[in-house]
Amino acid sequence: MSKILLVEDEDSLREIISFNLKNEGHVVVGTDNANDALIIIEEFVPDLILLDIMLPGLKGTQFLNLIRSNSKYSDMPIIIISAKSSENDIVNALEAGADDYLTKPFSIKVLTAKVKVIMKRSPHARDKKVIEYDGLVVDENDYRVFCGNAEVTLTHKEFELLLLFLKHPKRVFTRNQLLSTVWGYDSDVYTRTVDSHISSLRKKLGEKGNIIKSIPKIGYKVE
Amino acid sequence: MSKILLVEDEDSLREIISFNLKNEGHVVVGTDNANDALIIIEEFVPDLILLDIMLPGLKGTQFLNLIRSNSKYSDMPIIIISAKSSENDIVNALEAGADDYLTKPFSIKVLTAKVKVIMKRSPHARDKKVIEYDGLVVDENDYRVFCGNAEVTLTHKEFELLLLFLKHPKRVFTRNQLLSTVWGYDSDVYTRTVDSHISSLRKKLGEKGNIIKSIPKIGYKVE
DNA sequence: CATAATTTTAACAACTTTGTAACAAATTTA
DNA sequence: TAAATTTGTTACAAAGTTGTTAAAATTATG
Repeated sequence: MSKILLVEDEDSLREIISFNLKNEGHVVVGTDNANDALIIIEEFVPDLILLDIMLPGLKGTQFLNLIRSNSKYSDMPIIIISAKSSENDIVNALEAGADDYLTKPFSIKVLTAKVKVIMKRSPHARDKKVIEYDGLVVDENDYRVFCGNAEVTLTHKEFELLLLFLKHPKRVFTRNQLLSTVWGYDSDVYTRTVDSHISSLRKKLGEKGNIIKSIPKIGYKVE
Repeated sequence: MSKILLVEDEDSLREIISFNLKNEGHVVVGTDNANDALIIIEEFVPDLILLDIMLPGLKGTQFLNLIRSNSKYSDMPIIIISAKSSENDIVNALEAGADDYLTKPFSIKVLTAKVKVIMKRSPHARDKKVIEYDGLVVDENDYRVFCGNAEVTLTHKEFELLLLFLKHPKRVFTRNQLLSTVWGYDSDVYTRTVDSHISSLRKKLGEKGNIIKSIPKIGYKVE
């Protein structure tokens, strides 16, 4: 399970790849241009980039060079996907720092197998605990939360609450269940403290805040 | 420059590949069968294996499995070369532990480029003892640290801490993880000692000091 | 073995998070 | 519809965490 950034301008292909990688258990963020990709990298910090080399605007090769020349990202694995299949194109991409090169049309199964191989070798590969739900990404390793592409800073209690909800989407928790799980079974905290934290959590999540539903007389759930 | 074992039964192809890889500065040992390959591995200990999957006698797939199941060689990079180009063949080889798959006839230039890519990622290649992150250079060989162009003098504990952080950028360490890694698993030092060292480390790193982030209630990370 | 350097602890300051309470808004109940 | 109850929100004091410094303890070094 890895965080993958997919840069592909063809909408339908992006959807197909994204769908299949998500099926494999990866968290995928897609974009149709390299400029946005640069911004997303900063925030989302993917484990692997899938890059269409022929993009409108900032070209894939330029993007590749930018990434490789930035020491922060210099060893982020990159797989090129491209319609160009000449020896020169492949060799150039590999020499520019790509890790692999797939020519369109390619088999999705081969792609997912290659993603696995690369992740196995990557230093980023250590076991990830990343949960994704409706555009919300909670990275349990780094204690980071992403809402869309933007990172959201949560306090510890807010983080624990959100994590619990996203680990059990749709499940209804009573305030006391939340208290005993997040605060500890012997906490002697006023039940309405939960409401207060839910409120600030909703606020920080912005629009996405309303996936936290209150169940009158019972408690809360995320849906 | 790497040590490469080439397992290919077709003499002329073996000669061509061998010639070209040697030209690139690699040391190449070739054989036409998998049984000999197993013996050569013990003696020669290659950095990379190029394996024709269709061999007389012991089959390439069996060979692949043998290598992968031997913990001593389990992460030795293997590139498959094969005349079979079906999706299934490729996926099976990759899932069996191959690092890449080239279908015959392939371009020698692409092969040499792929060899470079794989060697770059291999643990041998990564083994250089100089780590660089965001303008910070830590030279593990002579215990020196450079921040920008200026050398910074760190104490041993500070050095070990920084090294650990830079070896795992973005990873969050709890105070106890830091203690058990840097101080030793049986150290009985007060957890807040870590904070004290982090503080002086930050100070010595000047501006760059704030790449060390505190994760409230958890610990620290470098980002 | 004395001196210097490093490491640990402790104390306090600065800062952040948390819990509560009070009130507003919404919902339910009678 | 009015009263009662429940939930949402906010401000703020209390509690807790982290940052920093200096002195004490320990370890290395000439």
